[in-house]
Amino acid sequence: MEPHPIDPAFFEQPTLALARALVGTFLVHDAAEGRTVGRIVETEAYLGARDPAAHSYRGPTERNRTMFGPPGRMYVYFIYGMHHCANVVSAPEGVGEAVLLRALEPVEGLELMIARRGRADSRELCRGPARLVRAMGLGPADDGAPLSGPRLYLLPRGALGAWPRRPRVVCDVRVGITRAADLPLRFLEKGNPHVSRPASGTLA
DNA sequence: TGCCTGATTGCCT
DNA sequence: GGCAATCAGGCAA
Repeated sequence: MEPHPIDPAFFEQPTLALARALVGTFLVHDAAEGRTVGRIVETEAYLGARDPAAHSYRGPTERNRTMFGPPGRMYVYFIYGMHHCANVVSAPEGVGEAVLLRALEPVEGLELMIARRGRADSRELCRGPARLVRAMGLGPADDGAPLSGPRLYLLPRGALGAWPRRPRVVCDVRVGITRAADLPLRFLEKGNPHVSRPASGTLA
């Protein structure tokens, strides 16, 4: 039988709680070319006006307006002149907070992911925020898309039986930023080989 | 208007 | 481990 998508109220919890709760859930994308599913194993919280590293730190702009919209939507942005990264928007409308998806464990549609990425190593398929966007067939057109839609949605922890309903989630510093780089806002599944970088070990 | 930097990746040494 | 690719947003002039 078909697993049920996550309840939309899931996205209404505070950003830090959401960043942790997203680890172990499944991202599903039914594209024209086929279906891909990835289990979220690494996230980062971006705390808006409280967080100098967040795109929304200085208020709404054309680029970041999705971050200030209602929670549960996808915020996709363009970076380094060539890459796109995907976030789950959190916090009420008007508050610019979001959770960056940093790594997935490939679950379904591996062949399609390999074709999109041009690489066959399953460990590398979704290891990194820009890589997972490509593997899942996402892009700028998905900016603002609800994550409870018919073709793009999440399945809750435990929806697919092969993975634990209560994953061991640890906390660490964020990756690739220069401002507020010491804040423990990265969440990852302990010991999972698909994360972009293992935990430093000094935080729990 | 011009310069610099960035929530990255992949290729080269 | 180092660095180029490649461009839009942000800030200085």
